[in-house]
Amino acid sequence: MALPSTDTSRLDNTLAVIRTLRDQGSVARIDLGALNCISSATVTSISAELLQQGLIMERPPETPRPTGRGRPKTLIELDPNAACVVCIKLSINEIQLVVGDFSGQVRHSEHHAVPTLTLSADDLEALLEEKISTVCAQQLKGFQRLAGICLAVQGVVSSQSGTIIWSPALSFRNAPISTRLAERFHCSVLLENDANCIASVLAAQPAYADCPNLVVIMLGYGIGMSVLINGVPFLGANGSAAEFGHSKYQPDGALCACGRRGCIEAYTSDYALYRAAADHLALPSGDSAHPSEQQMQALTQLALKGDPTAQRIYAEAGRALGFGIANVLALFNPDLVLITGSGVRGFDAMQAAMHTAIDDALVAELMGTTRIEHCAWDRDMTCMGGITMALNATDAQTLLDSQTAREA
Amino acid sequence: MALPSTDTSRLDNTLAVIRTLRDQGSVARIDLGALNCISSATVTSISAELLQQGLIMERPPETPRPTGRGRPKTLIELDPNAACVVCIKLSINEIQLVVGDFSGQVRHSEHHAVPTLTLSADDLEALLEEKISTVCAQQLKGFQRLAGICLAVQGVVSSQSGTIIWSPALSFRNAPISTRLAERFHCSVLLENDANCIASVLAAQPAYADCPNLVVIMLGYGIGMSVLINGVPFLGANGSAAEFGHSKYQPDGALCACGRRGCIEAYTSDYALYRAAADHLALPSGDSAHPSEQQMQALTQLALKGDPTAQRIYAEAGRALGFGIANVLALFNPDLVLITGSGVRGFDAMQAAMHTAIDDALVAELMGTTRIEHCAWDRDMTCMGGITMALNATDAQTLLDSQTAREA
DNA sequence: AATATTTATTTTAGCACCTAAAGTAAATCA
DNA sequence: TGATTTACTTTAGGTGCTAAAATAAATATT
Repeated sequence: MALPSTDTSRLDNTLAVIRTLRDQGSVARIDLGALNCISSATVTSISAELLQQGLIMERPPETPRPTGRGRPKTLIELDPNAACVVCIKLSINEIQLVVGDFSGQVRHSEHHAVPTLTLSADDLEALLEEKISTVCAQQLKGFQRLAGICLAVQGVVSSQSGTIIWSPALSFRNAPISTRLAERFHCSVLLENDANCIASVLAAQPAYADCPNLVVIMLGYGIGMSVLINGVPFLGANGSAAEFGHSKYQPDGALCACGRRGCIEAYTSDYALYRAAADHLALPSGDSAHPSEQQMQALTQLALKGDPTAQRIYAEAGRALGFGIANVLALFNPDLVLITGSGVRGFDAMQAAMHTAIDDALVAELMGTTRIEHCAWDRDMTCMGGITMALNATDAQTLLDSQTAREA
Repeated sequence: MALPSTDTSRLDNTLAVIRTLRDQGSVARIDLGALNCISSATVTSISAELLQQGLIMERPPETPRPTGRGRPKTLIELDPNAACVVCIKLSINEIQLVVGDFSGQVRHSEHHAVPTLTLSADDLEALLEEKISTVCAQQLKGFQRLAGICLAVQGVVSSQSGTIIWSPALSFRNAPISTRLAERFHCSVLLENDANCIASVLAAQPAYADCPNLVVIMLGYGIGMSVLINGVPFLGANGSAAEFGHSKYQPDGALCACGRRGCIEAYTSDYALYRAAADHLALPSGDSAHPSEQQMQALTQLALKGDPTAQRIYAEAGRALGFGIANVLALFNPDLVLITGSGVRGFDAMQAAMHTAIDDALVAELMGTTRIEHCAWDRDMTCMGGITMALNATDAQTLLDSQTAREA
């Protein structure tokens, strides 16, 4: 009921052209037509408008001419300076700011140590305003406008209402944050779960192009997950879907940071591994409730070098992870489960137990054809995903703005 | 990439009109416009075509005139005889055949006892062909054509490839069934999981209209589930999503019919309850691995009347169900979880333990605003859903057929 | 009873957008 | 130099929508 009826084909086609250009760099009109199933006549018309609006440019022909007969292709590409977006990743005691241009390239990146757990909602608000203002003042010189901001947050967020519902990096809850930033910077503000940003980046990689239903599990201080269904992040009713870390391994099992018992996170996260190990093993001193990368690497090394206690701890973590993944397979039946995050450093020590657990839990029919893989972790991936998501979210508005700007 | 561009607005709008008429019965042109966000001029044009094609009729004005000034509305409605569909529900040792008309009304229903577990794939094929032929010969008199067939099967099916991957009612696996039926009856064949059919019916009820993300759990001999995301059944990569019954409660727990241990089904299904009770309680004799409705009612009565052993068994079942639901909440975050199926007969004996388990498992933030409810069970619901789904799936084809028929 | 008012449907006029086909441009090949 | 090939642009025509005007069919008012 209540389907829209206004013909949106021109807008759809224009957005498809912009997205193809962002994906592929420079593309000829005829290929844009083929890739998006529109006639080249329409591409001519769309690209003429976009040129007018200053959103795309014709690329000067290559000096070493491309081989082949016939009139050479005229490649068009996005004007990187047409707009820019900022992505802020909020993690425990650190924020990262990244500036991306209209073509999706990262132009600038900076990290700041911030005691996030001691901030109030207003403090956070003020801090973000200040950091964004500063980075804009320094970096936005050539850009026509700031099109959007993406806030990538660990934890439960409601993109729809722009509210941080709960984050392990913050000690407050239910903070509406998007609206005020949007008013302050006159642009749209996208609030995203960090795992969704990473999943979007991974899904765009050619290696995973054949996996429209993709589950990404992020191991680290906590355990995150993102579920892509037909390539789009699945959010649930109020944004707290895909809370894999707090799905159950053992009723009445180990204590989790959430306050309940038996969550996967209480076995497989950094803090759980370190907690289980700290009493039995000689490990670097430090805050054992928030182990540092160095502390975790020391523990991982023990397991990989054959220490039986460390191996037992990682095997139990792998078993918990495996049973958790079995539930994900039974409930989501994805094409691929991809395990990443800083915690993959210890994946080799968990892998065998994980696979045993999955096989113990599920018959072949329910495993289906799902592949289970892991991939190396890159701390910049979150913001790269955030940049792309922010651009995709703002393209329609950018288009509208540059139309009215030309008319005036 | 590769988005379609051909303008499908006329088809979309026509289908929206047909679906509104099926939902609401008789509707005036002006209301069809309002409900589907199209102008009444367009509705006039669409309804003129449909009238031509014999798919709709104008309803003669009511004898007691509707109140109010102005020109009275001319109601239009689907011609019930324009087409019909058949839905076959396949359960353990029983099949049900239902004939539905173009307006979605059930015209005929019949049940047959069939030893499903002894059938080969070819036997099943032959049986279905015979039953469908017979029912068509008897029931299809006034109908213009058989538009489609829906096969509602318990277990894992791939709608896309039309293959029954695995069903507790059958002893064979991986049987492609849709294609041969489609060739035999010259119509499209929809293969669906039975829980999806039921969920579609429930989702259409006004009481659940505000729950686009709906999880339906079916308790019975086995345990089924359907997940509706924005009102459409979620299927996963190859149709085996939403296998809630085989998600885990206890690693290394009770033995399940699937051959693995610790599945929810191994605690909460009819066979699991009866198995746990048979050794300790005086219950009607019979096949205790496939308890009858009468056997189950006897057991349920014991629990509801206060027998401590029966109560303990139902409490453990409720606890397993609760932990399973907790995982569903963490992973899907639906608006509503609706528990139904023949097994709701014992729900009162499970309910308290179930809620305790959910509260033990999840903090409030992850519970979110999800409601958990149960509803009475109606064995005809599956086929009603199948009829609706088959009609929705075939409307576009029906439209095309009656267009070419008129032209010739 | 005649006229005004209200509401529903149909007709008309015009717009937005697409495509196929024809026309033009810019290269290589012979 | 002209034929061929390929890319892009222009033209002509179609689909399908909407707003507004026209028409239809009822009730309300005087």
